[in-house]
Amino acid sequence: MSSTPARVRIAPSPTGDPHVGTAYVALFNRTLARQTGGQFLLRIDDTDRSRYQASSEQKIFDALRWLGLDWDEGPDLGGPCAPYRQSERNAIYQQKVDHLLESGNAYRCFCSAETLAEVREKQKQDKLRLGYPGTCRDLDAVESSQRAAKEEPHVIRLRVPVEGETCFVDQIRGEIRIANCEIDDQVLIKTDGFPTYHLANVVDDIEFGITHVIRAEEWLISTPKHVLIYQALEHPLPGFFHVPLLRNADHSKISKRKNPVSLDWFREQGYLKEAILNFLALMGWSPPDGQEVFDLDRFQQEFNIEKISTGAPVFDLVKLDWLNGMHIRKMDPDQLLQRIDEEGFLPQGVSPQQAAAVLPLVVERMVRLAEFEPRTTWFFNLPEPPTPEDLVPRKGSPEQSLEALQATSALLKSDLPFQAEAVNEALDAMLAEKQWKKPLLFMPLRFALTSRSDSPDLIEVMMVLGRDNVIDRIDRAIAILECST
RNA sequence: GGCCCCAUCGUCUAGUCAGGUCCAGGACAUCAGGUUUUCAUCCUGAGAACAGGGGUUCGAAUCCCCUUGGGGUCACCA
Repeated sequence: MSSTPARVRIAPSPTGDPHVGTAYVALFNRTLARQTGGQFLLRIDDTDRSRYQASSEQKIFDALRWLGLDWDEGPDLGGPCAPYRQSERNAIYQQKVDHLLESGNAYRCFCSAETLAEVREKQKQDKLRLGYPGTCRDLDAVESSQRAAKEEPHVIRLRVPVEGETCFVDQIRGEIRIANCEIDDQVLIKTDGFPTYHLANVVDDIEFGITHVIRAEEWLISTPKHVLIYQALEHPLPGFFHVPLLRNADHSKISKRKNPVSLDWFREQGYLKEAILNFLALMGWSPPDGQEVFDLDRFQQEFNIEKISTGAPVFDLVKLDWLNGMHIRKMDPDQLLQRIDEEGFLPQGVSPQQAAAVLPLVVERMVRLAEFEPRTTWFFNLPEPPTPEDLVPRKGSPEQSLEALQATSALLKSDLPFQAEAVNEALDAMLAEKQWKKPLLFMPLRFALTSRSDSPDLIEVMMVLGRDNVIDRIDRAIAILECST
């Protein structure tokens, strides 16, 4: 495990709902920072003004904090490198790009976006390599300055060497080499004066003292451009770690068309943050001891960034469901109840005290917190009455169900103590005496009490409902059967 | 299409860097049993993979090459 403090960052773009991929990358970044006693920074990458959504930034903060992936420096927290919003750092990019212009590592390009689009079309038709044709690359310096002074619209491009190759080491994949002729003269500053990701990202990583760049694999191919910018700025390279991209079932890059990707969605469904983090950690990494259910603390102890696998993990909700159930059952009852409350899954008008009574009966059955309400409505409200068909089990008959329910009703109306053990024994005795099979009594009883085909243990259901309710519901079922025969 | 990355059960993966202990281990899912008043939990068991072909080697899932397949990327988006 690395012992030098890592300064790492994530740089989400405020263009929509908080993305599960952001949490995935944040998890690895933050964990490395915590392991090494370094810092985890949050930088808002809002240089694309056309896709910018004002509400998005706060949603990203909220989602990440909800997951427990808190940061040490960021737009809302401030820090020694403020500001942490790229749109507020334009002066710095300008200054750096002037430097690049002077050193000849960058040049102005006056080609219009339309012209370039046409060129690209032509290249596509002729099956040529797609890329900038280099029109303005060798423009006279004086002319270039004059045209810029006259405010002629232009972008600033990186001057990529024509020959040679650029290489770097990805700490997960090994050495990557790419011929420079394959690298386009990347736009550094757009016509609107804002930097592109490539420039802003490198300048900020240098300014922020970032030591490890941990990001998604989709950036791997543009890393040589970044390397060239680092070199032009005469700054040593950080460590690069490209983690695999989360995938749809068809193995394409995860997308909202084919998968739920909004962290808000997972929260609304009642997924626990513990389960989400656990699941994400398992995408590309596996615990040395094989124990797959774990929390953030243990992940921090065991995780090794260099052991992330290179394969492409399919995002499979089925396993998340299993993990969610495991974490629900691992949590202590008070904590779970509090969580259900906090996350807004307590049914309308129900107090935590009331919920505490039924919770133990349904924990073993809950996969997502949102199931709490449907699984417990029978307790908080009188359910819709069961149908006569509901009350007759497959191998039973209306007469048998009626007799069983009537006998149970009578038993409960007697002076029998209304306690789990006593009721259980009395029902067993009744079953034995009448020589009835258990399901013939319990299935009608289940529907009488809960109006569902699946429910918790019926003795427990009765105890929690109370004698009067139980008798009322059984009698209601008796009436239904009597009417139908 | 060019370039780059990747390749073990349906899915997540261990094993690959330091070749033999792997006729490949675990987990989810599936199926079959057990416990049981239903569902679930829990327990037991089963089926299920080294993409293909060449090398190197006494020996290859592990190293090399080719093929195939998948993905990413080729924006004045990130």
